[in-house]
Amino acid sequence: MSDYNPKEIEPKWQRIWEDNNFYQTRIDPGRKKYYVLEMFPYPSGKLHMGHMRVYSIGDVLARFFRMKGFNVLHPMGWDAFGLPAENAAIQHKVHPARWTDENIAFMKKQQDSLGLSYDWEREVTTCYPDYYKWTQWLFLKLYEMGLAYKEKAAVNWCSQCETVLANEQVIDNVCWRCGTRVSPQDLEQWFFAITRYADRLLGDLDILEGWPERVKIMQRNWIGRSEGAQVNFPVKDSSKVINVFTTRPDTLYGVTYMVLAPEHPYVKEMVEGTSREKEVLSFVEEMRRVSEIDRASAETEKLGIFTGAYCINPLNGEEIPIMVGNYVLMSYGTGAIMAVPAHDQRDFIFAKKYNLPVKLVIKPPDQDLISEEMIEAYEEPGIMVNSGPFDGMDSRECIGKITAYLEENSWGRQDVSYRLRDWLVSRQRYWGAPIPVIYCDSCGTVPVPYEDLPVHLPLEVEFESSRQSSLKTLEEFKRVSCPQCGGEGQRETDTMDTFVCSSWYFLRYASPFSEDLPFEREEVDYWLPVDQYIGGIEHAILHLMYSRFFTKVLYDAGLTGITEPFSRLLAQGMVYKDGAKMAKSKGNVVTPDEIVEKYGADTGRLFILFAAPPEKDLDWSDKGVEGCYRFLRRVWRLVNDNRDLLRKSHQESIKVNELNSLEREVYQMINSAVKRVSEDVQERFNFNTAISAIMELVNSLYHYLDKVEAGEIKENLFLKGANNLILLLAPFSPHITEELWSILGHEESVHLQSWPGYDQEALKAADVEVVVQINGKVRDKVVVSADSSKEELLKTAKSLPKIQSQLEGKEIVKEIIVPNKLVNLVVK
RNA sequence: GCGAGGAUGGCGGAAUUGGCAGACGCGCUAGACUUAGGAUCUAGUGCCUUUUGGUGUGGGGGUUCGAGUCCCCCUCCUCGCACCA
Repeated sequence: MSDYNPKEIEPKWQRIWEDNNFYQTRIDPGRKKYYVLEMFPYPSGKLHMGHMRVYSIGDVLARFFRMKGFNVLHPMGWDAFGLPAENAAIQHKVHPARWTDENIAFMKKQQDSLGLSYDWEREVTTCYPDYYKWTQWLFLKLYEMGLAYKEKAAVNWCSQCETVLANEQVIDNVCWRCGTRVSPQDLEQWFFAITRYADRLLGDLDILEGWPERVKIMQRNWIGRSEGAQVNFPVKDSSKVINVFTTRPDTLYGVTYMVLAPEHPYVKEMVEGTSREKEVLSFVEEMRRVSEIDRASAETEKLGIFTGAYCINPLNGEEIPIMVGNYVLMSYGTGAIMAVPAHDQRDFIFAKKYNLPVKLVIKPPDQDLISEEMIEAYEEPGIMVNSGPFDGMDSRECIGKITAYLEENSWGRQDVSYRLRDWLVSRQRYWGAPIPVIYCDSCGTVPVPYEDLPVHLPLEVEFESSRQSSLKTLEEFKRVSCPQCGGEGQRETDTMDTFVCSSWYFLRYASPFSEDLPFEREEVDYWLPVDQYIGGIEHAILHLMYSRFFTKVLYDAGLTGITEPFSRLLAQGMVYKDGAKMAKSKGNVVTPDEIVEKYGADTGRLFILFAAPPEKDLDWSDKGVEGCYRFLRRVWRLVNDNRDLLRKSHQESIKVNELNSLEREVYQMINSAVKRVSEDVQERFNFNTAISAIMELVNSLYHYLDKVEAGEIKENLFLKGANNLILLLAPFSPHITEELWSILGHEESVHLQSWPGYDQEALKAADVEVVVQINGKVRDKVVVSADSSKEELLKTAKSLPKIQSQLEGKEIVKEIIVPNKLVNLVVK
């Protein structure tokens, strides 16, 4: 008999699958569809274990649901624009396009060596004109809908990457990609108006039942919706009115000063020509040098300065000083706040520092507070004091009452504010999809007409001297005639954030050949939404929120009928080794290539799926891999060493009542394995326990062969066991199962077989072991026939010698009998 | 500080409805086969104890005939958020 040799059989079957277009997918309205998708990779060069893990999970689902009779869409592609390609160009003098293409070719080969069942016909590559044409088309669509706009704003600049970044792409004040600290710059940039979708992005999280709670919470936090009121404070001796947003209208009588953000336009106007002008403006300049994200940090010391101006509290007519402070941000709310030091800790700290008054307007229900003696703000609800007509009322009630009071007097109105900012999408980089816009001296900003797309990214560019985008200096790219007046125009030289490209690729997979539109409505209607999306938690906000936004925009544009792209989301855990994330610097890297080379893809996949549930972090263990290899060899021998026997037997129909107890045990195991694997894969995604059930089946079959007399083997039973074993293992380890299936004489691929069913009756054992407890402690066990009555059980239990001796001299006060499980006697 | 998740043998992890804690795998121990084995097979393996038995799911309390599972308090770990008015 030949040994298990994955190096030989794996490439063999991969070729056969490919030659026969095995995984090609077509719309079939007669069948239920299942769209399983793994986040497409950036073609960085080589696959790592994180990739192997996410693809293994996706491939199990794809293969499982295919066998279950679903029409499965399982595509793959490349998130191919991005900075690393450009950096490689500068460092190694290789064109980003070539670098990217070579990486794709290499990684695709690696993916194929893992036996992944992709429909490669649908492959998308975001840096190819036939894809980015449609990214540009979608940009124009957003522009047309008023959702894309250009604006000067203080934005995050990464000096290392030489480009601006969206807020989501700045983590703890540093660039998410290179770790450089970002700095603020006032630049004119393109934005997508994602804030207009804030409420829908927030509200629809509730219908995403298949999403992990933590991802939804992260998105909720990011959107940061707060309810409150806008209040107008007239400036004394001026026609100006300062508008503030507050979530605590109940504290309005406690306002003792106002704070404007340094960028607030009133600051300059109010101090102009006054004695305080110089001092205030130099303070403002100083504050603006610090990035907004730095300023927004709780650790930053609160700094401020008095403008010299006052405004009037509309509720009680009090005059209150107007300050400028670093802790107020222009981009949130109205860029101005009312300060209530008695009831807001930030205001309290600031007030103490600058000797501003503290005025108590809410007192705790059970004690009195004195403003002058407070050492921190009282932020809890309580009883209103010093608040005119509202005195004595519950502060919680007054939130609504005072808001209504404001509205009655036109002093303000109810309002909602978000933490979410618009998505900054322009990048000062070369390797991205050009923004399809032309600037014309007479017509202004003119979108490139749809029929002129794509705006080709020129490939003939230099990467020698600077890291600056080569588009900026490329005259033949920049110079263009205006599509409206025909006069001289200039192309936009910024490209789009790569997250724009990845915000709609899952739609293109459904309709990859569409030539008139980014995708055909009919095809998208059939395939979408994605039934199961799988990827890393690092995209909890970034990619996943952008994609949700795009999906809603496209719905509004009438291009799709779905409002959410991903019905279910699996955030897979990371791969660790020796307690640390795999990293070159730590020297603990194991690559998919090594594993395939040494053990084969089937072993690697099996280990990755067996070692931990998919959403948990996985500890790499070389010994564990060995164990899986050992298991597959065990499977191999089980089938191969008995191939003659198995091939001889042509039918597996089994008469259950003719089985002896040893055979019945095997039969029960065969059926329970099918049940457990089916449920673990389909309902719980617990591949680790599914695999352990398969291992138990193998152990049971070996046990049977060991116990049964030679020549007494019940052939149809053993055949059923072997067949089911191969079928159950097929989604996990597709090559070995294909080989064994063919060894058993089957002509059609194992991956085209139906998923096995099970005999519900067979799950019940003829005999069950019942535990006998006294006072909840196990004292004995007894085997009885299944479904024995309570009376019989009790009688049997009491008759056991061990139990009888324990019962001696005791009185039974209670008898608990759980059929097929236990008897518990409570004694005194 | 707020929010979410978690803590089970030497290790990775099971226990789906409150009903035998530790499935499955790794490791380890003993044995078989063998020139040899880091191949394979068999048996064992939570801890303490001499069998008997006792004890055991981060710690403390509670509910229950019965708790890893439910309730209360505490400790620690991981992740996310945190000057957002």
